[in-house]
Amino acid sequence: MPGRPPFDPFIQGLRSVALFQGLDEATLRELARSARWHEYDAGEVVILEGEAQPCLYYLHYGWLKVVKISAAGREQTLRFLEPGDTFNELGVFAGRTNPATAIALEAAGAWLIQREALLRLIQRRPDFAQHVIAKMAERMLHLVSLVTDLSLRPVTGRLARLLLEGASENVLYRPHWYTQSELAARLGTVPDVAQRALRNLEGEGVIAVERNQIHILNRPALIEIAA
Amino acid sequence: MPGRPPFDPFIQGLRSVALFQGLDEATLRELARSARWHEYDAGEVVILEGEAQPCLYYLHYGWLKVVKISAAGREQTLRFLEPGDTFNELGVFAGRTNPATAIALEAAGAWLIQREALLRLIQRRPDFAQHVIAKMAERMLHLVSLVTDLSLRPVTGRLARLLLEGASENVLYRPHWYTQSELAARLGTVPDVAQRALRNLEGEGVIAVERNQIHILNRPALIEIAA
DNA sequence: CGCGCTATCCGACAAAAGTCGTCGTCATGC
DNA sequence: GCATGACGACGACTTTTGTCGGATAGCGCG
Repeated sequence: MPGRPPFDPFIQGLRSVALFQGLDEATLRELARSARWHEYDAGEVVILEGEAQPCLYYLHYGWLKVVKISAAGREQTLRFLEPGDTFNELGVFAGRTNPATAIALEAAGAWLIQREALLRLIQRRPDFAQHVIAKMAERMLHLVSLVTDLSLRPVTGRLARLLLEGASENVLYRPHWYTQSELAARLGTVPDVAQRALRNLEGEGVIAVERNQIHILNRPALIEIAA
Repeated sequence: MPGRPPFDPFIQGLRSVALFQGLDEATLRELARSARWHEYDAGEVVILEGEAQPCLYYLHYGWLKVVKISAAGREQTLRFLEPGDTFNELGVFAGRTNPATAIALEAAGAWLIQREALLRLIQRRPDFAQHVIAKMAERMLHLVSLVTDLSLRPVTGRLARLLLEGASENVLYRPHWYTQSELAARLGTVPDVAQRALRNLEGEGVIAVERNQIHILNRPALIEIAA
């Protein structure tokens, strides 16, 4: 597991984040100075639902998932976080407790940027506020599409959409942690049903399921199913 | 159907909207001056999904629903809008096309506030930007809870939550337009199933269904079912 | 007052989603 | 190389959700 990375790459990283576009070097340095470094083991809880965390997380390495967990123990994944993503905007900019739990899917490291520095930025830089708003808008669009999926599409249709969205070059790579359970949680169902959906698509020759990847064989058919 | 209301009540109304709290009289007047008035019949489409509408809507009278419609014709209601609500924040502040369709449930009238005036406000007033962010945060929380409901709760559980949330004094009033179809669309299911859920709860003596209202008879039991 | 419309209601059926038990297999660590 | 534990596969079953046909009742409108 890597230790705390040096500052400069961190600042370079910040620059590439949509949220911080257009900010000058000095401002970025100031943000970076206020940040603390934290690492997590696979499976570790990063933020617990209901917690009031006053930091913006900038994920430096590793993957996380953001989930809701029901009393019965079922999980609904809201989104995955990859290196370079930020999260906990709600806690920082709106002063809300986090509505979901974030869990490390593998060993991960993140910078925690202090709330005060960011709020000052909103006060001083209207264009930064605009970026924050744009970011939240993006997140809302995603949530709306998730709602539509869950409500109006059968499991197989959701799977088809996930494949179309997640695949590059007609292949969806599945990292170590991307088990059928995780897939099911993303689709809003249970592992067994997710597997059935996979076999259905495979049986119709639309996809080919291998160990660590899923191939799209017939994209038009998949689009048809996703519609 | 009322005609265009005079300005002053409009400005008073704006003052009471969370979004515009703390703005001085002159600024509100400026906003109001840029606004156009529009009326809609029951059933009329106010905003169509995918449309790029550059106005913020301030609903003055009447109720609207915000819905997604599937290819198969099924509807999922994202939220209801009552007088005093604003909508299309996404179109105005993030420059996105609206992700859902808004339809008038009854005759309605709204002020359309020009985008430019609002964007200027964001540039000039950091605290206004904060309010916008807070508003969107609220919306996101609602969407997250909707996702959780759809994914992790059975229809009866969702109905129980809806009743608990919507009832005042243990009574949920149902206006003319609040048919079982609308209830079903809100719950993310079809009218028949919504009705079954109602009868289930009624059969267990938890609620009493009357013509225009639903009474909560046993709140603890309802909370139990909603859990 | 009667007509027709729409919402509601109901029972039976079909399909989708979820559950359970079991067994094979693969990666990992010892 | 072997034991172990987690993941994946599969079939049978239950529950929930969705569909269909048709009966009934309230409401607005002429």
